Amino acid sequence: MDERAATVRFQPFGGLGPAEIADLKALATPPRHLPKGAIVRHEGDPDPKMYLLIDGWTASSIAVPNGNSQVIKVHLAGDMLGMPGLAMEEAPDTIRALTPITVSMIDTRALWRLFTSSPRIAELLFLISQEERVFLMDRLVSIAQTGGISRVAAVIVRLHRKIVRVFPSVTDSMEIPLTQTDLADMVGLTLVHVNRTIQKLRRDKVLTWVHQSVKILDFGELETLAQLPVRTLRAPPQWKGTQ
Amino acid sequence: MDERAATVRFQPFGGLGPAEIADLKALATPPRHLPKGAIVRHEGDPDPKMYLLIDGWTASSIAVPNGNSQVIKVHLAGDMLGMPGLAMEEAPDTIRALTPITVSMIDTRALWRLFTSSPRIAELLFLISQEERVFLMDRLVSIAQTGGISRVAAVIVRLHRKIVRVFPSVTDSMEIPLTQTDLADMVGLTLVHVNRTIQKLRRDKVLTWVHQSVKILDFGELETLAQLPVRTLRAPPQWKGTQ
DNA sequence: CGACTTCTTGAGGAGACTCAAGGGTGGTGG
DNA sequence: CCACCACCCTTGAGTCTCCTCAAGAAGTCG
Repeated sequence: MDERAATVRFQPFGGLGPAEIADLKALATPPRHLPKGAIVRHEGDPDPKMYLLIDGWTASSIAVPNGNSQVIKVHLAGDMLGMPGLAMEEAPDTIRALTPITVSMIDTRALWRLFTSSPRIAELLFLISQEERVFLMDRLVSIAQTGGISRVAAVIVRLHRKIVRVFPSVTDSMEIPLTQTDLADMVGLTLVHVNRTIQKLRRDKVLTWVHQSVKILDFGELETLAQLPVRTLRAPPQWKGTQ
Repeated sequence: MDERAATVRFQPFGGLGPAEIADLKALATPPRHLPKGAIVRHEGDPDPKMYLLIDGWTASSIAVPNGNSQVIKVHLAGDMLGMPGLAMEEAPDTIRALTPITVSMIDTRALWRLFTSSPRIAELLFLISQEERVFLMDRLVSIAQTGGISRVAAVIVRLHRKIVRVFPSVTDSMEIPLTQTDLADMVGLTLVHVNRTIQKLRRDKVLTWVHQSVKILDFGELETLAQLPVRTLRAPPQWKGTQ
């Protein structure tokens, strides 16, 4: 699991060679295991680090003064956590384990050295960051410009695409370790309203959602509701044909 | 203007040396002048490039199938435009001139070479990208978790901070080349509702807003309404003390 | 001067929120 | 083994924010 998961995040851009993978793994601390509900690092913590999620699910979120909380993103095995915090003195978001997880920390100082020793990894991290920016832009659009049903549908569609990328055997059913409270914090609605929204999706035979098991019944309708734009990733020029 | 503006964007992280600035400018095409309302590049255009905004204001936005439009970000002199698109086959956003502007394009192929020749610039671009991710995260929180007044207040506060960074002489009055329609597209409300929100801010003596000239009357109240988190930027370790 | 864009105001309606309460499930301790 | 607690899901009722439709006023450019 360890080996495969760590490389998944890079595959959209064509993958790394063995040398680069070795370089990257050399920076990572030994994997730690944390239980469900554990806080990897808390919003406001000084000198934030970057992490590699080796197994399990995490969520990163930002607390709002009024008591609310916004989930920024849900992470799966192979994702890099906490990158945005590298530009800040204090961690901007809280990272919480949604399931039991395995993570390793990446030494910041060594990461910077890597920009000199492995420009190819630097390019990759740069590109991943741009991809994440587009992801955030699309979430902004979804939340600012569409109603409750579309927002919830968009979350399901994106999670499904992401899960399929990591676990290709998944088809229409998936386990999602999110409570309705989490979902509400993802889409910017209240728990009560999210509950009613899900029930509408059930009534309309778009999906079933029991406990934490989601089954998509009507893919077409779900994608129509989600209103997500089509995005095609691009590799850096010099890689064209080398992979 | 040209010289100063191009370096502004880098200053939060300590600034570049003359050699790095020369490297970066060598990549840029000769500056082009475009009139107000011009489209620098359109959403969906293939092979998106990066641009350096030398003078004027631009806005990047994403169209929604239902006819709406979401403004992702407003740019000032010294900003880099279109970076997120580098990871995509097609441009994710439309970049439009809010005023007459001066821009130059940055050659993508040369940019990648720079990752090998000038790792320090690569680090800087990487860090700027992380900063932008945090910026987007904070916007997501504002729009998903706060009401109309707070969202509008947050836009004003952020614009003011940004303008002060570029034009330190600005105090409480500033020229903002945004229509109420633009503002509505930034905060995810309708034009009508934004209008009523601004009028409430006027009634409460928080600010005045005539034509495109904004004057902040009550900074404290505006910042309270905006509910923006405090963020402190951080420079990469090896720069500590070198600048 | 006319056409267009921008701002403003009114009235009615829908989506989302708040407050409130009840039921199911799993874990913990007596 | 059962009682209790914590967490999660569900439902009801009333309210308010924000939207839609509509139209008029004011400013701007050719």
